[in-house]
Amino acid sequence: MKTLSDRQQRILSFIRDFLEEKDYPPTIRDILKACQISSTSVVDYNLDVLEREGYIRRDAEVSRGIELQDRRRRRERLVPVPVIGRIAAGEPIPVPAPDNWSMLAAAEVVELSQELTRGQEKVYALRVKGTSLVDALIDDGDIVLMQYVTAAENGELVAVWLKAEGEVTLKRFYREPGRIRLQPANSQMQPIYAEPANVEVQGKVIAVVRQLG
Amino acid sequence: MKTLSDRQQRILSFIRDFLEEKDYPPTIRDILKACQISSTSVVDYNLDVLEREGYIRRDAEVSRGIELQDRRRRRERLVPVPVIGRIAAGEPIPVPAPDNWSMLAAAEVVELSQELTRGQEKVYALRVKGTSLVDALIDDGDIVLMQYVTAAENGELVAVWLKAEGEVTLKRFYREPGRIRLQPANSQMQPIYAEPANVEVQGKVIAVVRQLG
DNA sequence: TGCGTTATAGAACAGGCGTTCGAAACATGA
DNA sequence: TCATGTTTCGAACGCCTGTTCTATAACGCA
Repeated sequence: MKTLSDRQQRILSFIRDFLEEKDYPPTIRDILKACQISSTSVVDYNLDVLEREGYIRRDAEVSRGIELQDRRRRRERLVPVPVIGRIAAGEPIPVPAPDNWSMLAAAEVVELSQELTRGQEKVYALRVKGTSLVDALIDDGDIVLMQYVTAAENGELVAVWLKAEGEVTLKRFYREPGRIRLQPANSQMQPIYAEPANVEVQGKVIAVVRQLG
Repeated sequence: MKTLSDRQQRILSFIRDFLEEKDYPPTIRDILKACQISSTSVVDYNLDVLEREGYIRRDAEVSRGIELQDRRRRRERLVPVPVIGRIAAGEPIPVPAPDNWSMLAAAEVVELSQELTRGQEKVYALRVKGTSLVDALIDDGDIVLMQYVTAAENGELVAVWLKAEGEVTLKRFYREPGRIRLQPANSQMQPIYAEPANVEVQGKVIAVVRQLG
């Protein structure tokens, strides 16, 4: 990647500013005026250089057919995550049905990088209420990122739906002979034992986010 | 906000898909072909409706002058945060100089919503090494979001630079008569006492992010 | 039935816009 | 100094593109 000329850098940053303001790319003549160039062919020439050097991508014969490469890369790393409610001991989670996943209406949406969600699909978020998870280093008010799964490995922190009781809690999951042990992360609380038929896994915790004052 | 007609919804989602793929808006005739409309005036008509209803914004007499409103809102809520290194007891943090903030080259960048960073400027991130912060509910491997500040309130979790020792640690900050107490979050560790002249605050923790296996 | 509103359609206009070509200025290096 | 490649310039071509005008239904409402 060669070093850009002064004029090329000005063009590049103008395109960036233009996109920031308008959300669509400038025309060649927009660039011409902004960078005080006297001919469209000069702009065309320098845009070709910028494309050859990998800074932009051009679509031939298309008005405003300019795309910033780093902008595209950044956009592709982002995932919108719906925050769909709160969780606390004894309160049900309104877990979305897995079918209408894309169109769910969440009051809050957090955009996170794919590094955080590990590129997983079916990710949602819950706000934790109470200190029942302090031993899992999860505090009151934390946001837990959940992935929708229906099966869990031993020791994983999962949201489980207890059918008979009609409630959902966040516990560590252990499959034992003839029963399932749901271990609270808080050591002062007792484990819950449940029959396998009564337990429905609704998701596992894949990340924790906390904001401090 | 009235309910959109079938055709208007198709137009809206086509614009969205087009932007997703190309990163610049479609022309009226692009929409015409994609939505099987037989006249440009019909597209124009429906775009006007979409603008009146607040879904898009149009720039008059400008090719591809269409902007999705939610796209703009989303973009403005995002902030790129550089992950600039690791922190552990006895290791220095490479805190960036506050002057060349915008142009720093970080190995890793996390994009976060402004809700997370609280819209603050000068935010960076550190990866935590070791369990010295377990009592602050911060685990080994967690990412702490830091805001660059040079002064701290009592009790805040801050990164401090000990000039004489030439090292940086993450501790709770307490100003005491004639000295500063740096309290480890881990209760098994002893506090450090330092002279005020020897202490330089380099940032405070504003959020914690953890990924689980 | 008549009337205003909404939605669709076709066509044409005028300026927008990317492209191309010839020429010249400029820098680089043998 | 000459040759070569880079960069700039002005102008013109021709398709692209938003706009506008007129016409035609479809629909609700009185």
